[in-house]
Amino acid sequence: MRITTWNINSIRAREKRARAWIAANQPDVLCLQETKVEDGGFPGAMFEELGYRYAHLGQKSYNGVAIAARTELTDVRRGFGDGGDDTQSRFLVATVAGVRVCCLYVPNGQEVGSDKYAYKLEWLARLRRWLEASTERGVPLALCADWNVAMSDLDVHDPAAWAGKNLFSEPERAAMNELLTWGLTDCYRARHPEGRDYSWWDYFGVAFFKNRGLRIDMILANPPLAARLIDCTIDRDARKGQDASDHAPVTATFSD
DNA sequence: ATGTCACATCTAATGTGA
Repeated sequence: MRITTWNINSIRAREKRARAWIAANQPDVLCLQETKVEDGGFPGAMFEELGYRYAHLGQKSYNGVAIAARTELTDVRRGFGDGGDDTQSRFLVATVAGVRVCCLYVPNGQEVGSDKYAYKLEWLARLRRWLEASTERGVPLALCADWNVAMSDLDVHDPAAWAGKNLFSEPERAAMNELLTWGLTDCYRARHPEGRDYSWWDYFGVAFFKNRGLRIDMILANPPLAARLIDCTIDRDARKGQDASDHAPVTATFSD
C-alpha cells in the first residue's frame, strides 16, 4: 500500500500537473493540502476518470484538504469535531483499506510571536488531544500533512539561518515532539536516518535551483502501521518545471 | 527589505497569505 501526501497549492491551478503525476504514480491513497477551493469547485471528475474516489473539505481561497483513494473511503470526518472552531478547512479523516488516514494542513504560523503563530501552537496541541481521545492504538493510523515545521537540522538547508524562525522555532518543534512521543514514526526519517531530502522550496528566486529547501511534509505512522513501513521517498522532480507546486509529494510504502 | 506565486475583488492593480 502506497500513501502520498502533497501540498498541491491550488488544485485548480495545478490540475494538469496533478493529473499527470497521479496517472504516472497511482498511489493507493493521496492526501492533498491547500486545494484552495470550495467543495463545488473541486475537480472530482478528474479523480473519477483516474480511478479514484475522494472526500474533500474545502473553503474559498484558503486551506482545503482532500483524500483520494483507489478503494472505498469510510467513516469520513470533517474537522476535529471536538466542539472547537472548525471553520478553517484543515482536518479530514477517512478509513481506507483498514488504515485510518488523516489529511492535515497545519497553520503556517507566519512569524514567531504573531497571532497566527499562537494559533499554530494551539492547533498542534488540539491535534494531540484529538489523538488521545479519538483514535484506537491498535488500528493502523497515518497522519499525512504539510506540518509547516522542520524537525531537525537535517531537514533544513541552513539551520543557523533558520534558528528561531517560524517553521523551525523551538516551541513548534516541541509541539511536534509531543505528537511523536504519543507514539508516531516519521516514515521518511525512519528509513533515511541521514537523508537530506526536502519537500518544500520557496518560489522566490533560485531557492529550488540552489536546493534551499525544508522538509516540512511528513507522513507519521502509529506502531501498527510503522511496523509495515517499507520505504518513504520524496519526488523532487515534481517540483521542477512550469506550474509546479512549491511542495513535492511524499510517498510511504507499507506492506499489505 | 527583497524576491514569486495563487486568489479575490468595484476586471485592474492591489491586498492577503504563503
